[in-house]
Amino acid sequence: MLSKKTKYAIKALVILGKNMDQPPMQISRIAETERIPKKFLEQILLDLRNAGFLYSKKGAGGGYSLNRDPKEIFLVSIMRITDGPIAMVPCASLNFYHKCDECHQETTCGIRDVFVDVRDATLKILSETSIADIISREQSLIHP
Amino acid sequence: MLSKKTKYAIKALVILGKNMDQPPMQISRIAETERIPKKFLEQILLDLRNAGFLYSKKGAGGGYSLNRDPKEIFLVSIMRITDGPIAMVPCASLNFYHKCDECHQETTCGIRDVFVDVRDATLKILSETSIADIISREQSLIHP
DNA sequence: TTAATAACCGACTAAAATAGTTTACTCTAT
DNA sequence: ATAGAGTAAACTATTTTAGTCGGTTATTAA
Repeated sequence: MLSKKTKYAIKALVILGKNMDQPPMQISRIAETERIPKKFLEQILLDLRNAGFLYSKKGAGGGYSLNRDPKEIFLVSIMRITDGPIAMVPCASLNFYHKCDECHQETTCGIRDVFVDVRDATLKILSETSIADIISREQSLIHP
Repeated sequence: MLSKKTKYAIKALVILGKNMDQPPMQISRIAETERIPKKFLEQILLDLRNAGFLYSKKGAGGGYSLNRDPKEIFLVSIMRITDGPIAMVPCASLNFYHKCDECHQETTCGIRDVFVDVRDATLKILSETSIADIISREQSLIHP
């Protein structure tokens, strides 16, 4: 399951993606708009900022804005920051690999073999879908 | 992430799939072979039995065996018993649908839209892969 | 230069999910 | 009868998730 953290992250990035040419937006405003607990959102935005996705400015008139083109922010990158691995088993993870506790013979494990395929299928979609795509999908759903 | 429960379930079914023409195998034997805590495995096998995948027999000489062809037991069915939904968001689940807490406009949600695609890609693999496939994949990995 | 605004940061807490364990019971073969 | 083996519910411990709390630092405007 996708964590709330990840959902909140995507929602915040979508809002900021729609705010590209305006002055930075405050955490409190994003939190109100999407009904996200403010202090929790602070943590999340900070993680995204430290990962280089967001620009932030302190003080009056400060806030957050995207640090790059929404077309270049892909779901896979966000999820790796907020949830960690994409694969459903650690031994099939590209960026967060580690051995499964239970596993004795990793190289000949049929479960791993299948879940490498699942990972690849998931990864294909998540690494092709950007914040800009989410925004345009929502437009298409509103005006079919 | 795949739960240990699901991994144990698959491993147990694989063992029983290799034991098709022999007398039923005891929980304790499966537990020892795969180093699964016995009492935990009991719960899991019971769930699989109640779902119709296993035949069980009590008393001396009793144990478990598969109730159907390993070619007809698919990962998707096992996972739905042990872990529940396949989709990463409840609103995209076919068998365990419910609304996301956070979501206000489900029909126009871009996140849902993407994760329906992810679900379909995952589902395709998991509903095509059987216990027999896992066994033959392991054979191929051992003898390339 | 002080007050207000808003992000930054670390530590703490509550609730839920996961991974078991305990205890007792039921059925079956010998 | 009794020993072997599955059935069942309830309980417990650990880990993860989803927050909260209290304060600090940087920036702007009065």
